[in-house]
Amino acid sequence: MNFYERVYQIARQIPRGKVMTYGQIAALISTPRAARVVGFAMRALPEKSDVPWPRVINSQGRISIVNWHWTPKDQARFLRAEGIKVQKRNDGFWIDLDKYLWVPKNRADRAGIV
DNA sequence: AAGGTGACTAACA
DNA sequence: ATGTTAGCCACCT
Repeated sequence: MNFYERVYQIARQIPRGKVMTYGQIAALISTPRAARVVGFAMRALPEKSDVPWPRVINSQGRISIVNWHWTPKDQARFLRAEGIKVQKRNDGFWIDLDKYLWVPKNRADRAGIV
């Protein structure tokens, strides 16, 4: 199974109403430095996918999507539909990570990210 | 096979 | 505090 597949696998485990960051997922798979690759994997996703990609955001809790299928607005709508409070700040959208960040505890990810 | 490319990050200025 | 710079690493040419 390649890197992308593992990214998708983890992304699929994010519960409804929760989010994860790129770096977090990268750290879970291999190195915390591979955050960009996680983003790359998301970008490679087909328009129609069972992967809840909108639940993946950057470390600042903001939506930073550059995709021609979907816009940040679409992502914000998706998250709000799950009950997540997405606040608009000027140009971008912002989410309270303290509240919505999902930290898997059933795995070896341990080392307190919180 | 080598170099370029990012839905990222953390460190600097 | 906000804007820039430089590492990062799997994938594509």
